[in-house]
Amino acid sequence: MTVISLPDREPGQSRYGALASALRARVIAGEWPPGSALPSEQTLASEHGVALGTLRRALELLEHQGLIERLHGRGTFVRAGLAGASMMRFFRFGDRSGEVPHSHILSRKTAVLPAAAARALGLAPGEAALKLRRLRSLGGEPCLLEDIWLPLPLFESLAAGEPSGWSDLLYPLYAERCGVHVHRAVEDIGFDRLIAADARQLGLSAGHPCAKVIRQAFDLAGRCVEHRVTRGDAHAFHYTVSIT
Amino acid sequence: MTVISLPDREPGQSRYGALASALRARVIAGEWPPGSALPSEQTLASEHGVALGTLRRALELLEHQGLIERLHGRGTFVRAGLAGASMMRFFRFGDRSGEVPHSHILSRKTAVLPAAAARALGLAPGEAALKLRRLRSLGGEPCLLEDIWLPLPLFESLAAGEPSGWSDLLYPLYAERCGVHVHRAVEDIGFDRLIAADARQLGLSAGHPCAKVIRQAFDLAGRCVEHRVTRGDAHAFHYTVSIT
DNA sequence: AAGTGGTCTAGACCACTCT
DNA sequence: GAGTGGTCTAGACCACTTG
Repeated sequence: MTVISLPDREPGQSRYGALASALRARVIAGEWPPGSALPSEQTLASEHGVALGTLRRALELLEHQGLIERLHGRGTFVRAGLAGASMMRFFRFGDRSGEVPHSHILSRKTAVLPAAAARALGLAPGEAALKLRRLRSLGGEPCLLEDIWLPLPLFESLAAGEPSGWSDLLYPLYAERCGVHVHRAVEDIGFDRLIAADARQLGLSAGHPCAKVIRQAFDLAGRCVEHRVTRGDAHAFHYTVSIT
Repeated sequence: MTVISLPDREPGQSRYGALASALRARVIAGEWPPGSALPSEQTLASEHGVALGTLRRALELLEHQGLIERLHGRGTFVRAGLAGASMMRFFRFGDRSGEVPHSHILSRKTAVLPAAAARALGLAPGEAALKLRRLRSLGGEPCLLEDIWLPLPLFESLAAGEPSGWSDLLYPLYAERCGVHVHRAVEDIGFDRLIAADARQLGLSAGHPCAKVIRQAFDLAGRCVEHRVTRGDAHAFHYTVSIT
C-alpha cells in the first residue's frame, strides 16, 4: 500500500481541508472521470494515512461543494454534471412550469467571437468559436430564442453531423460528445427589446420587450465552457429565487 | 442534571436528526431568542443524553439550515435573521452595486388586503393589514418603488410613531420593534409596465417597462411575515443568480 | 485560566446494495 | 455474504475568545 502524503498544509488549515483539496485535484485531473466511482473510504483513508473519520470529513466537504455524490451501500461517485433541466428550475413561462421546452436548431456555424462572448469565455476577441442558434417551444408555441457560443476545438465534434437529432437538453450532449461536464452556472437576468430578426422567430414584433438571460456555464475545473444568451417575451417570463 | 429524552424516532431516522428537530423546536418556541447563545455543546449533549459527537452532528444540521451560527471560542447563537441588505446581493441597478439605496416612506396606512397579498401572507382577503409605500433612491435618483404588506396585529407597533426616522433597511426594524426576524425569502422576478401613479414617483412615463420583484419573507417558524412588490426601470435592472 | 467550539483518532455496530 | 457508506461513541488534544 502506497501512502500518498498530504501536501504541507498552511498553518490553520485542517487535515481534512488539505485532504479535500488533494482529492479535488485528483478528480479534476481526471483520475476518476465524472460518473465513475472513487475508491472506498477505507482505501482512501489508508492511502492518505488518515483516520476514517478524517477522510469522511473531507468527502463531506466535496459533497457539499457538489463535486461528488455518495450513495449508501453503493459508493462515492464523481458528479456527472448539471442536467440542463435543472437550469429551468427557477424559470417559468406563462403557466407551464417544469416542462422542458422542445428545441429546434436554427443555425450552426463557426464564427469569430464578439467582445462580450470572448470576455465571458475567457478568450481573446476575434478567436473562432462554434455558434448555435436555437428556438425553443412550449406546446408548439415558440417562447425562447438562444444564442450559444462554444469554444473550439473543445466542441469540435458538434460542428459535424446532423443537429436535428440532438436532444432538447444540450448538457448531456456536451458530456457524451465532447467530454464536457457542466458543473456550475451563473445567470444574469436583464431586460431588452427584440431586434427585428429575433422578433420574427418568436412571432413578436420588432422592439417588443424581452427578458434577456445571460449565462456562463463552467466545468469541474472552473473553466467557462459555454456563453449563452436567452431571450423571450418579457410579459410571459418569470424567475423564482430563494434567499437564505 | 435533567435529561431531556428524545421523542420516539421514526424508524430510519438518525439520533442526530431527531435531536436536531428537537433543538429546532426549542429555538422556534423562543427558548433561546434570535441573537442569543445556546448552552454549550457539553451541556446540551448531557441534557439530551447523547455523545458529544452526536450533538455536534445535530448542530451542524441546524447550522446548514441557517437556523444557528457557531463561532469558534464564543459559542452557538440563534441567527438574528437576514439583514435586508443581503436581499440586494443579486440585485444591481445601473452601475451601483452593493450600495443600499436611501429610503423614503411615501405612505403608511391600514388597509384591506387585496387577494394576491392575502394569498401570499396566508390570510383571508379582506383582512386588515399595514401597507407601506416606499421610494428608494441611489445617488439622489429615485430607482425603486415598493409596496409592502404587513400582517396585523403583529406589526402594530409600526402603525404609530414617525416613520421618517426609520432606517433604510426594514428588517432590523422589524426585529427591534416587532420581534419579527426574517429568516428566509422567496422572490419572483417578472416584467410589467408602470401605471401612471407609479411612473410619476420614479420620474418615468406611464406604460414604461419595469422589472417587478414579488417577495415573500418568512420568519423562523415558516410564517410569511411580509409581502412586498418592488418595481424599477426595466432597463436599469439586473439580477444575478448562481446555479449548482 | 477557564470556557467555548474545532480537529483527529479508533473502534463498534447499523443499513443499504449487489451478486 | 461481502462490500459499501452511515451512525454513534469516548476521549485526547488544539485553537480561539474572554475575563
